Amino acid sequence: MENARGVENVRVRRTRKLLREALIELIEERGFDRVTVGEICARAMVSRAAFYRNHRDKYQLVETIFDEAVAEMLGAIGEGGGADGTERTPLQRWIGFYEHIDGYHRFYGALLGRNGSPWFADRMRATLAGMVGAHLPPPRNQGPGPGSGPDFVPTVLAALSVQSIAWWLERGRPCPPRSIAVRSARLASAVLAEAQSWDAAW
Amino acid sequence: MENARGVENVRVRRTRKLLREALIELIEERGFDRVTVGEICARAMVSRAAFYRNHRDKYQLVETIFDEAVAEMLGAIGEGGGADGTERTPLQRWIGFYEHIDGYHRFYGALLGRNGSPWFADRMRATLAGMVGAHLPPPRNQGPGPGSGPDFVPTVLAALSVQSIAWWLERGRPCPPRSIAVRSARLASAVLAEAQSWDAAW
Amino acid sequence: MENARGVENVRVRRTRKLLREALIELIEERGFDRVTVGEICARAMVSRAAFYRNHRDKYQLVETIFDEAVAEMLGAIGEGGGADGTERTPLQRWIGFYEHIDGYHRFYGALLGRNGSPWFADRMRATLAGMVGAHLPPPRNQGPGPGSGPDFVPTVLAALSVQSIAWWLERGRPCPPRSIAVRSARLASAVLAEAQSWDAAW
Amino acid sequence: MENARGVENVRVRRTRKLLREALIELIEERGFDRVTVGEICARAMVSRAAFYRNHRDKYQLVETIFDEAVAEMLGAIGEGGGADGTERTPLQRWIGFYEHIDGYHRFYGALLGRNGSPWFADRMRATLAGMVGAHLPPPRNQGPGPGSGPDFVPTVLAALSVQSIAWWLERGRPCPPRSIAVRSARLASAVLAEAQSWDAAW
DNA sequence: ACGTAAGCGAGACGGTACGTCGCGTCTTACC
DNA sequence: GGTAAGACGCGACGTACCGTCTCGCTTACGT
Repeated sequence: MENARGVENVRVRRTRKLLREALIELIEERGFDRVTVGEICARAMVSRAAFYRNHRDKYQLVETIFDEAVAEMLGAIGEGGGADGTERTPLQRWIGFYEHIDGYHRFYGALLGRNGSPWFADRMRATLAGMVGAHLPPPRNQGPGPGSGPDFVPTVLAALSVQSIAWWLERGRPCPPRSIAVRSARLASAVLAEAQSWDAAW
Repeated sequence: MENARGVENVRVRRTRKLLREALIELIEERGFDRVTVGEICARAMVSRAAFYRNHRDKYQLVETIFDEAVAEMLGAIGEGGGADGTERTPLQRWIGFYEHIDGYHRFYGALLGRNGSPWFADRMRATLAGMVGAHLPPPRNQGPGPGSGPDFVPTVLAALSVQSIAWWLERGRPCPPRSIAVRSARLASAVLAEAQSWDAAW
Repeated sequence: MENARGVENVRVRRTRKLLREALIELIEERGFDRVTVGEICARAMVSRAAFYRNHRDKYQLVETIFDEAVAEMLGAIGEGGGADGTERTPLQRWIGFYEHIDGYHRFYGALLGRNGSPWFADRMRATLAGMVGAHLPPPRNQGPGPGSGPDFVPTVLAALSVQSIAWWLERGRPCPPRSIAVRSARLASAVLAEAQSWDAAW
Repeated sequence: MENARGVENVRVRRTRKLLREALIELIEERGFDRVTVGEICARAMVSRAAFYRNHRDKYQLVETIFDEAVAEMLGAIGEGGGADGTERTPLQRWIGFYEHIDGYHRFYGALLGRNGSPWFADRMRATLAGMVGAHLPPPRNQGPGPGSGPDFVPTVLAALSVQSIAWWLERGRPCPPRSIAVRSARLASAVLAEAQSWDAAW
């Protein structure tokens, strides 16, 4: 699969590329759940054996694509700061995030849209919750009490974000990414503010 | 299927009851996706043929249970007002809703929890969005403009609610339904207020 | 099923009659093997339960019809002699037999024809072999030797007869029963004569 | 299914062989009609899917075996003449035919015997009638008249032969194939002579 | 003539077998 | 020596009939 210099074989890369594209096309046409491995291979003009050589199953293929996309996005957003050394504001992050979605809109649209897979939405929610949680100040009331637990808010925020994205993509991106990013960020802020008022109160 | 008096046969009711219970048990144990029709029947001590006589497949069985539960809840919440004729406040509705979830916590927990089916969460989100949308004042900006469309907010609110419920059930209902209901209602209000400020501004 | 006088209920008789007719119609249309009990009942406008109250299965229904027809034929042919006390000649028997077939031609045609049931042909062959055997002089060589056994000739003759009948019915009875009867009788005689010449020789 | 050189895969051949043998064993034990595809596979230690990959159903499997056996026999009998260029006599053909039956006696015995399938007997009858008809001089009376039609005699002869074979196999081949072949040939000749005397007379 | 037991229609039930589909693995003939 | 073609084992699917079983209804019989 890799040669001595860590560079993957040309054919392997071609196979993977074909499979990815075939998968996305098919999801757009018939929905993730109704796509079979056989169909993907037929579309990609690749043998089934080749598919299984490269991926465990269609879920793992999707995850691979997703993970790489996320990694690329995190690099672009610049987790540790902007290129000029200044921290990015949360809103900048939101916008960067939606621009990433925009760039991969066929992929996300296929998987989150009407024909998408709730399973992937779940996966994405979990990823986002992790990212949101890492950027949140730890809630003050960690004790028992009536607190909602430390992960309630991130979880809910992730759901809110994913749903916003799904809504946006399902309607063919009716406004620029910047626009929907602002909207989402505001809703998220509202939720966050409300939640932090509890911490203060209790 | 029904008698002249509209009363279903005893055997039919027994079969359906056994199948429902078996399904819920199995989802709790192994997750919806990993449950097969054959297992449901074995657990319910009912033949596979009997299953297919009563339900198209396991999805339709779940939907049936869900639809009946929702109908029951709507009756209980009293869509049109309380028994004393007074309108119920939104908060009362939220609480009624969470009490319903509490009553069916095994069912919802099984389907929304870690072992649940994202497919069902999707279904539930759609149902909630419909209910939320019906109770929302129509947004003022129907024109083209940069508006988010009339269903953006209900969709997002539904996602927020479902995620709250999932979170609550997954952790074994760490607080009384009333408590989580209040919390969810506040988050929802915050979102709503923010969204309506857009209408005012734009 | 029967009352004190051994007379069956009117409804029972009606049910049976309807079922018989429905069965024959259906065999003609689609062949015995492809007819289901449910279809018979639908055609007869009789409930499945009623069918099973009267017959074990479709095979037993056919056998009943056949057995009654055979009994009637045997009575008509007059196994013990003609009405005038004189023995019937074998040829007269053959003719009587084919006239019986002619009378029930829809039934036999349906069951022996292209759409018929090989199973029934088998049954009929066995019945005929028994009848033929009873009228045959016992072969002389019963000892071991190279003899063909006492039932070889009856078996073969029965097969020959059944096939003649099947041929005749399948082509819509292209000649009067008397005519085909003579032909069959001659072939049978030829076979018989040849077989008896063995007995003489060995 | 086939290679470029028309050679089937080893596994395919193994699977088919196992299935054939399992089928014949099971027919001998329990009769064709009472054998299920599942049992055949269990006995052959082959998956049900593999069965259906190779054969439409159990009927088609039997037909395949039969057709190949017949083809082999026709090759062996030498339809066009003996190896030395001389025409084979009809009796030689009969003997060759019964020797073929003898060679496959397990197969034919299972399918024609008491536990056999009348359906197969029918199939065999049809095949034989075709072969007999091809070797028969066309009857002289083709006109309307009371003629029996050109296929009456072949049909009847085929029935006679099949029944002879069935009788012979059912009793465990009580005499050598040559012996029963002679007997059958004589009966057939008698029938043929009688039938041709009609042509002469009419 | 009329009450009643029987036969009836409707249809669910447990079962068995079917033929299909898709998975992920494994083999083989070719290039 | 690696790859595509494709068979294989496995397991679930949804369907079709089977023969059995309630369950009310209704109807012909026999007193």
